[in-house]
Amino acid sequence: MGKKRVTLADVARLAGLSTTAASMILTGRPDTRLSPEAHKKVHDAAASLGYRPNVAARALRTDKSRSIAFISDYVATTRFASGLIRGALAAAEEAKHVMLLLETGGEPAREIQAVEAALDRQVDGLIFAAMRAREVFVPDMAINVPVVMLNGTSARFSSSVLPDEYQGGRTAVEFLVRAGIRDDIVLLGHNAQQEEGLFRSEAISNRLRGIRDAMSDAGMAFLAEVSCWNWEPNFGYELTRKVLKTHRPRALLCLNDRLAFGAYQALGEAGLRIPEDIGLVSFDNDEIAGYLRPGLTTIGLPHEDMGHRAVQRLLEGPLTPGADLLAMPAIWRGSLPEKQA
Amino acid sequence: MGKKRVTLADVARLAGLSTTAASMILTGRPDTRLSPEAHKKVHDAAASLGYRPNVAARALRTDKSRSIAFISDYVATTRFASGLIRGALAAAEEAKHVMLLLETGGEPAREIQAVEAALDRQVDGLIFAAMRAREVFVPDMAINVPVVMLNGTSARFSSSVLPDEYQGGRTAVEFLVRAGIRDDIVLLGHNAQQEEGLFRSEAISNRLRGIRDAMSDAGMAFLAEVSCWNWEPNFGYELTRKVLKTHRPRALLCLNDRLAFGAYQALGEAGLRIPEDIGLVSFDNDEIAGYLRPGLTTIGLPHEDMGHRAVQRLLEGPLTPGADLLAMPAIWRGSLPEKQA
DNA sequence: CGGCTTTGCTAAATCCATTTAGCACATGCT
DNA sequence: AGCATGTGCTAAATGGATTTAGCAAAGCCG
Repeated sequence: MGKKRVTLADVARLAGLSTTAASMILTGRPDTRLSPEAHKKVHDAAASLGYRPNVAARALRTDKSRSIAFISDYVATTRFASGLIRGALAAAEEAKHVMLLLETGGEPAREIQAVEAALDRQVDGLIFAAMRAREVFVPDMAINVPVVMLNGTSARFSSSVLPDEYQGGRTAVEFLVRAGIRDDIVLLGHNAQQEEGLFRSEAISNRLRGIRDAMSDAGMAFLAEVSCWNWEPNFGYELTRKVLKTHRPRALLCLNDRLAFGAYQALGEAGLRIPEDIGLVSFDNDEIAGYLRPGLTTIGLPHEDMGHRAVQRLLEGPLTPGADLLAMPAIWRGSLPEKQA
Repeated sequence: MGKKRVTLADVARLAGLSTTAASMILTGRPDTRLSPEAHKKVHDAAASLGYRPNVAARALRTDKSRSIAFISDYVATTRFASGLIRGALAAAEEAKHVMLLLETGGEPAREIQAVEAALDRQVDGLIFAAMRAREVFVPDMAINVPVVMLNGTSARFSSSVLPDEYQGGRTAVEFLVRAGIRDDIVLLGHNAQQEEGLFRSEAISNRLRGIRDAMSDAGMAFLAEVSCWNWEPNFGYELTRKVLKTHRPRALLCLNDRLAFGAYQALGEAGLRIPEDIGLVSFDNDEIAGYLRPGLTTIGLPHEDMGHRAVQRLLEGPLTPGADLLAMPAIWRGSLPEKQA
């Protein structure tokens, strides 16, 4: 089976024309003066031979490879990562591009390697995605292709795609109001006293700003705010137990679903019913949110949209600067009461 | 900033040698007769110019692009997918390759497109990964690069990497024995009567074979077997409630963690304590398994190992046929009692 | 010293598609 | 008829590496 690939020269030969003609016709040049018969002959020849252009050869000449690189600090962690990747992949496919995936672990050395590997392959653009960090992590190299930041920002590259955390924060509060809960709400995961000090990230600070603005707009205030440094279920569990010792909240506003999951466990042990005795709203729309009983009402992250949008921006004409804020989908499930006061 | 890329010719010029010499030296040819001084001059020149070879040009000549394609039916679904991807990515990076990621949704048309897109870019190998299906889904095209099947099998390409489900099944039973539970075990998720009819997949049938073999080896038998067509938490919940109406099991052997999660919810409502009143073992080591209280003892899938191994096989010398069965990691958490009889 | 080998290096071909420059012929105009 | 213009197409250069074939000088031998 030593049959080589079909080249443009083969097509041209079969069509009885030059490779120039074949190339112009197949790439669909507009201004060409080649006859309709020539077009037909070339297309027929290409079809009958099953011709596929060699992308490497084309890239060599045109400096366009119809491929982009998705450079991420982490790939495996959450559904968030795969959502971004999937959205990006879909947009790339729509634009007939392929996507290189590269993971850096947030390590500068690997970041540099990743960028070099991508640039060596003549990619047409770079997506820098952040799962954990938010700021400054683009290696300081000569990058002469468009770059879009995804779920992160950079001083050097201002084009970015981010979730609209501020609006998301507001929505969470609006959900509480819609459920008729205006008092005795505990904020789980953050503490105003510490807000100045350890900042989680700009994203979370926007989320909190949205929450606080919506609260004060509605004339509401938290019953309490409790904080922990790690937003995992067992922290949510412990925090909730601690809260229940001194307070009797009507609702918990959790800063992510894993905290809320821990809260469910503690509330279940305490014999409190959701949502009759206590309501919950949360953020992220993790997989578990749908698994809980009752389902967890949560403000999700628009993973796929974000990935999709980032690639779209990268590939659609000239790159516009500035951030693109994508709406966070609000998912109403059973953890907030339907109406009532 | 119109500075072009540094080419090999630039390096050769600076070194005062021919591109031939520069190429041979930089690619580290063994049999060359070039002098040590020439080596030094070329390396110095390359370093000082920051030379990076143009992969497209090299690929054109050598038909090797130092890149592989990871073609998957689904990317976003589970942690399983991202684990495979991550492992593959790591192995690719170790071998100084980059990885194209392509998603097909299991649709033949997209599969063909994906393979073509990959082949057009001169990839050095293909990974076909399956998240849902197990069999036959490789488009029938002329593929003249190595192919490794990941988490799936194909009649055309026998090289595959799979979890050792049989041994995993045995381990689950051994865990029950180790916990001192030999009787009153309910199998959740499958039913012997239906085994012939609706087959989940070869993977699951192997898992079940391992379970049944280990049971009969130990002279044990199930108290009951209950089945459902969808392994999601709410089915585990309903199934468990139904079981509890008629049986009082000492342990639940769940065929995946999401079923087990639903079982936790039903057991909690029934006031049964885990593991004192009832123990659980399960499969997959989903994210939730670690979040549950107590933690869920489960036989995990070796995601990252599998991805890693697949790429290793793809890139290490000639491709050997046959399946590579990878051990499923057994994770002992609190859902089985520590000893006791 | 002439012929053979070895050493150290290079010219040129090659991979495949794109693109520039331009040829040969036909047509139109005066 | 003579010249400009238009039409339909192609030869050759180009991009950046690898690789084949082989040249010139030096060393060795008898």
